[in-house]
Amino acid sequence: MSGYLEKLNEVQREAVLQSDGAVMIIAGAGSGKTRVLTYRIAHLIEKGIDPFNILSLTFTNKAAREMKERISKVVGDEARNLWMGTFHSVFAKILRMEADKIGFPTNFTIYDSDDSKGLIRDILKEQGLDDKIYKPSLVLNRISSAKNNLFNWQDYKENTELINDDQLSGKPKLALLFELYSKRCFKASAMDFDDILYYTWKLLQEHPDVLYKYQTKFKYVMVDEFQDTNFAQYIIVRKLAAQHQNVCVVGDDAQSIYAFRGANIQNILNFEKDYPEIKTFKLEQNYRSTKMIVQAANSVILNNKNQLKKDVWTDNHHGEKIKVMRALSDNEEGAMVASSIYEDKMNHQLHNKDFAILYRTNAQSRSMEEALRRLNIPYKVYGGVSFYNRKEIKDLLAYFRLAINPNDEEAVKRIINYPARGIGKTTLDKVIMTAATSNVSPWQVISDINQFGAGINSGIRDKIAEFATMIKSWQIMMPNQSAYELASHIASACGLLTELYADRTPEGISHYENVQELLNGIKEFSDNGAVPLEAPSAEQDLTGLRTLDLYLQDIALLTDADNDKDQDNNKVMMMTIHSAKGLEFKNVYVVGLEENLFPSQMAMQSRNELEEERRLFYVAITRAESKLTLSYAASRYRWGNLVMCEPSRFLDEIDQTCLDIAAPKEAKHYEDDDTRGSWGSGSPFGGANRYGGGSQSNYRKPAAGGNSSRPAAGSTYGKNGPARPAPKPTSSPAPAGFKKVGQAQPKPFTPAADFKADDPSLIVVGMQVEHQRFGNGKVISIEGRFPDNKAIILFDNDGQKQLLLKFAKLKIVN
DNA sequence: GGAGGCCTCGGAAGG
DNA sequence: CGAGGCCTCC
Repeated sequence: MSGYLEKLNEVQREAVLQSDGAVMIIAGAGSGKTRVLTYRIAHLIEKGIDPFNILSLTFTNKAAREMKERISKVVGDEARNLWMGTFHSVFAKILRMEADKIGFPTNFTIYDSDDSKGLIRDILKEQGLDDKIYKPSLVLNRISSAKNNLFNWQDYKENTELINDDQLSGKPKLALLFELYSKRCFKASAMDFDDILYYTWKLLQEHPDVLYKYQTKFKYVMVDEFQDTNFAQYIIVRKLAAQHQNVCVVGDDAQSIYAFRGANIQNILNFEKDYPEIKTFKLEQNYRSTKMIVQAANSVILNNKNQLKKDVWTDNHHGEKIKVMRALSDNEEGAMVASSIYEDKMNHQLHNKDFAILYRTNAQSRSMEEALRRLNIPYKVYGGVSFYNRKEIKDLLAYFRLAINPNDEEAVKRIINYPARGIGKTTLDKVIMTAATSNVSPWQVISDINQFGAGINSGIRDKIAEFATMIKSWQIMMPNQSAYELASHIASACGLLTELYADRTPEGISHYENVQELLNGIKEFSDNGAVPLEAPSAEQDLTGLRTLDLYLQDIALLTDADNDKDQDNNKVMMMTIHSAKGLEFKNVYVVGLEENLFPSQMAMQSRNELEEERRLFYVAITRAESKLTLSYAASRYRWGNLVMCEPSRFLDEIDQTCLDIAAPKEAKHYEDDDTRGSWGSGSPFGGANRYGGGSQSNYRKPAAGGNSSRPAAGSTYGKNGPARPAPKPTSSPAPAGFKKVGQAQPKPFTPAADFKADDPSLIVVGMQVEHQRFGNGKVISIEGRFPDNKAIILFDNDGQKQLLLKFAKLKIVN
């Protein structure tokens, strides 16, 4: 591993070699941050530090995994012993080991935000509170902010500022809800995501022996993406590092885009105060982008008042100017982006994966997808419904959860009557009420239903008893069966597989297949004994069984990004700017640069929020290596209404010498637009049509000062302004002229396959079509609406099939 | 207990 | 517009 120091520039090298004491690395976009972190850890290990004594915290599993891989490449197998993972996974690991000290069982459940909201809904009902005033998401936000500032429900109740705040906002019961919620979670042996942080802090705070143990263990502590930490995370890091004081944080204030969920940039400033001896390194040389792109990014971020001084520069090529494209509509914007990608691919021998389309909101992907499909350009949309968020997956996981921790109330509610077994809503309500009045968990009522009675007639009591027996039998099997054996047994025994198999619609089949996919993943886990990412642990050394409870612990903190099974990665990448953070692409399109969209309408309330949007734009720009294109539309559909848009202020903020605005092709569109004066009133982009203007008057300032101050996320906003005019153009908003460009393109771009599917939207009833597997057939009927429409097709050999058009890959024969 | 109609509301997203 | 929660009706 020698020689790696030569791969670093001077500042990078200094940052790597400064292994002791408090270190802060401010890493500009594309400045080789990961390389520095990797070599820094490698350097520690080379110096003789035991990997078991190094803790490295990240925000995503993906980041942790990649870092660990890269370190392995430098230091080899030793990297396995690093404590490296997300805050939540590392802390959950510690909490399970020390669970008894805070009164939880080792097998506590981790509630996801759906579980949390479900519980809040129940509590609201029980308290007879209006869920329009106490919106579950708002209540949860409030509780979450409190915990992220290390307030438990008692602290909350005693804090006059918080209580007054709630009184004034007409929600005096929030403190009570916090209390009930916390107690219910505890009774269910469940923690939500914020509890993982809160209880870790509490554990370290109230148990000096435990604190001492981990302080001694973690001789070196590192935190990536430090600008994204919240108060609780910051305090825990400081506590853990208090003994050795070797703490290194890496971040970039210019890329802080998660303040809306509690991240606190102030942590960077506090850090300098807390560690007066701190050594700060600024990585300012950008290795990623052209001079043009770096210059543009710098000019944008200059508009922010709150930032650390930084001078990002690059030795890279000058590069081309940043192209700005204007479209009349969102559909046209998609078409322009798609054909621009098409041309670049042809002219510069680029691959699909060299392109990324970045947007502010997920909803913007639709027009892009349609346009790319039209040109047969393969793409992949990141985000959307995660695998683990699918109903059928959550249902099965709920059964697993119950087998591990039957007190898990949310899991009980989810599946006690799914598949149907005659235990209805009324019965469930009675069970939950009885549990509440007897101060036990619903499971305790269920498992002893004959004693509790709960006003339930004996027929249904038998059914409940049967359910309880089933769960108990799994508990007994748990330690003696592999995760896969037990999981597949449960999937059959609970009736879920039968239920799903019975549904032969395309959706039903995909539900069934998803469950099978989950079981496959569990098989893999059982067979390979996948090593937990975050830390070396006792279990992995046991040659014994990989049981289901271990599996569930492993996946409780995983997300969709960690379950990407798609092997074909040569596709145009489409994602929100948030999820693009940390990634880089040769050619980047940032679309939808319009006021009220980007910057978001909801961010216009305060300078802080606007500055966060601007940082988001900065992140978007700095994803590009060689070519950047920005686009906006003059109108777009939003929630079913056509709204007029004006160009984003961000376009004005970029150093205009970097921009290439008036492409000849667009000139025509400008003319077109001028002829459509009827769309707007007066000026082409008159403010009259801006959606959601109006009433922002009840924006409430966050409470001032103290740890208790929270981001404005918890504030109430007015509903949308006055009813918005929805001027419908008489014809399709996409000018016909442009469509021709798209249609004139040949369609040769399905890579290396003889079989070329046609655009599914072209398929109509009566057509002869060809399917790769089923052969020739005739379209009998089409139902549903694009893109979720299904066709019934009578195949010559295989008979009648119902196919979802977007998946079916049909070729039109005539 | 399930299907279907009504109402509401909408942002970005890590664990 | 469309997803999700809730209510009603069978």
